[in-house]
Amino acid sequence: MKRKPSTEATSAWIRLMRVQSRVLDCVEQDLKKAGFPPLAWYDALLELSRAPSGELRPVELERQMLIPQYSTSRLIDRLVDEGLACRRECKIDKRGQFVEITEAGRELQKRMWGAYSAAIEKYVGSKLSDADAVKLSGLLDRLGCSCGEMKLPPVVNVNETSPSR
Amino acid sequence: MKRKPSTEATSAWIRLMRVQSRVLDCVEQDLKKAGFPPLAWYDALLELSRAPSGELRPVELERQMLIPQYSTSRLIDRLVDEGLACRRECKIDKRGQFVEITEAGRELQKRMWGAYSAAIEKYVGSKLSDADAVKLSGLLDRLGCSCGEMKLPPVVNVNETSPSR
DNA sequence: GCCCACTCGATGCACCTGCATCAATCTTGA
DNA sequence: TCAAGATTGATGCAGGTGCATCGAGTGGGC
Repeated sequence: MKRKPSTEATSAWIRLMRVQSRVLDCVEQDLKKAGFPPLAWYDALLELSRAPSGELRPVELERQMLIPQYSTSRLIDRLVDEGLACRRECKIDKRGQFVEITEAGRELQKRMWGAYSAAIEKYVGSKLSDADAVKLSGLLDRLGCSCGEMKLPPVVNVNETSPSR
Repeated sequence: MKRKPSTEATSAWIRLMRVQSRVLDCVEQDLKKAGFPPLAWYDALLELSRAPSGELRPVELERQMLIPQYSTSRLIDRLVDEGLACRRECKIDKRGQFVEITEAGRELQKRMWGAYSAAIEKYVGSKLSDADAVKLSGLLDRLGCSCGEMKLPPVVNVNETSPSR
């Protein structure tokens, strides 16, 4: 136990940290420059828009997005403040509620996807062949799985209009 | 222009985001559980300890760590508050200053490396063969370079005691 | 039916970040 | 030599995040 990491592993670690923060930064900047809210909003709107009848329990959203409970709670606050979603009471479980996406929310999600997808292409797609992208995904998956539990959608499962981080 | 990203690229993007946040989280948690401060402190202490006579201009530190100026400024505040570094005046340029690591700082850096390297091994090293780690580094480098400017140390250049993200 | 343990979601607090801006100082160029 | 502009580092403000905790509500065992 407590073996030291190889130079190769350490180097991969460093790159993983630097590259993702770099790339994420670039994408977020592009979105911001286009006048859009942060990516987290997109992710939430996407999950909601995908849900049957456009509504989810906060708990569900939390599990989909892999973010902590309080974070979900406040994200919903902001979406509601901006009229992108609304809270609806949950008759079956009075502790809970439903969050429903509004028309404005659906519309924003679609508009954001335009800028978002362009950014992905610019910062990822154009740098890597499809084959290399698959290799990269595969290697990353090996890291992700079982550090805690990690549920990633299978590589295939990303439809025309929508990734969610 | 504005080509849409392929499914493969999008999928790689998603994994890059999820996996690094997962892995970073795990590593930070391990450090915290061992009673250590955040990784950013380690990175700063490492840069300082590597510098000739253990001191750097804040501007240098900022460039090494690739973080914004105000962020450096406040990080230094915290290090100084904890007695891990101290500010020294800069005779040649009175606007500036030098930040010098203290003995306590050097010592903490070394102790942190114990926990840090163990975490890297646990969450990265043990999941990937060295060959795969190299492949991963290579693919990541292709993304990193030229999204803005990006200076990554070459794969080899990581010494016995020290990665810096 | 009742109690206890659990789940759901909100919130106060501390801290951290990004942004804009400031004052001090240095450099340049006429 | 001196004014204009650039560079260095700090800071007020707004917002985001983690942590602990809370109150409301649910459900299982007795």
